[in-house]
Amino acid sequence: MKMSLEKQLDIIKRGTVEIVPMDELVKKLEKSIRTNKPLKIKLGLDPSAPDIHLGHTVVLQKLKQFQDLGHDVILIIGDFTGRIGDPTGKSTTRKQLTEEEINANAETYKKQIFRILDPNKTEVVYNSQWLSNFNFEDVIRLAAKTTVARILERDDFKKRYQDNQPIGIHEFFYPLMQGFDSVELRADIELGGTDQKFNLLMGRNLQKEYGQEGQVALMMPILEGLDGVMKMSKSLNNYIGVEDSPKEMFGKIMSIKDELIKRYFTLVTSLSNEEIKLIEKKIIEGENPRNYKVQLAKNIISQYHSVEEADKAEAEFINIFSKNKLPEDIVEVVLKIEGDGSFWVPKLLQILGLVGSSSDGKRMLEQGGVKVNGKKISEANLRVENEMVIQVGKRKFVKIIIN
RNA sequence: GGGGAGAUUCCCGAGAGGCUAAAGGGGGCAGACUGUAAAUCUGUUGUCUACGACUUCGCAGGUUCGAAUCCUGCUCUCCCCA
Repeated sequence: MKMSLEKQLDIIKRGTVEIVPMDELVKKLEKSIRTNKPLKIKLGLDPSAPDIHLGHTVVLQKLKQFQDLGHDVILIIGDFTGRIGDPTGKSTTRKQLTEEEINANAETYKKQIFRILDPNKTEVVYNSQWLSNFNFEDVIRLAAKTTVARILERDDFKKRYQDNQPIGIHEFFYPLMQGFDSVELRADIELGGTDQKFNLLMGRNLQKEYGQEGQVALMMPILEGLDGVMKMSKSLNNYIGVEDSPKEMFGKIMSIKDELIKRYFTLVTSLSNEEIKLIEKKIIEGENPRNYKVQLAKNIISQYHSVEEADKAEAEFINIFSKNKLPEDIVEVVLKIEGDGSFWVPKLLQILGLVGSSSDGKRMLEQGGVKVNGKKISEANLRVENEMVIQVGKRKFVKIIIN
């Protein structure tokens, strides 16, 4: 099932930001076809983020395409690097993880990744397998392969250096370690986000230093999170996790900015370029972008859950937000009653977990954000009844069950 | 080793003895509106047994009727020189 060079290139190029160097990719593919040997495609994973979100899937989808083309996919769990702290994309030093944390995260990772990749065609390795055997001399020799000036070319380091932010020496080793992974695996291609460019090229350089053919660096765009500005990440809480419930996914996708619709279709769905262009055209012509967000949401939910779940999530969303009805599965909280069952509302909201503090509850009440059985209330005291539904804002509900 | 600068609320960043729970922005939350949890506008954004009280400006002490603001020591960060 070897595809022609042109077809392979077509698939590989889709959605990428940059492939360096392009001509070497072509050569590698030609050779692969000629010798009938698959290419080794490498992706490094940072085990500090325990949950995969749509941002990660951009690269994973690409990996899947390589897999479908018959190439060998190797995932490297950066368990060793994770203990050092990856400075990528952050302007502060990341904390170092313990071995237990890393192992637990890695397991979660694998489980989630195989929602996209074929587990039978994926090799998973840990970079501690070779990096932990390094002695100090090895480290020095590796470090001697680059210079401080080169390392400081990296945007993130450059910026931190200019802003008088601390940079630990150990952080300099991150690109070196990641690069050495490529040497160890003799990778042909390494994938990564555009923020990984420096690291990917470091791998290429190191491979050459060690007398190997340099890998090709393939960069995918970084997906913006729900706010449309910052990159999607768990720590910024602007992410859509692949393990989010259908309901959550639907809501979150409906809340992305209109301008992001095209980008999401391109990067996290498998719609063809033509279909996406059509959507873009329709929106410009005045069709309600909302409709396409619905389509996007259903597409994504179908991918990670099922078509039925997607329909259900849509129906529920319409019920709650368009028709102001209550969701089907409201959390029930059992409440003990003393006296006549009268509560000071701010405190009640806090007990029910609807707000973080009673002060917060007081604010909600004052701002008209509290509803009881669908009706807005403003009184500070409330006598609770069995099966009473308390709502704060548009999406937080609790049903009270009296014990 | 020497010399400078700095640490403020979720984040950035003002404040330089009482008017400071601390400007402004970001983010968050709520309300209005709508096409949706978009955009826009408005409000709000330490806690509590709540018109009052308590805790918060790196940490620990001190001066003062009164300290984020002044003093002492400590921790951490950055820059320059060696």
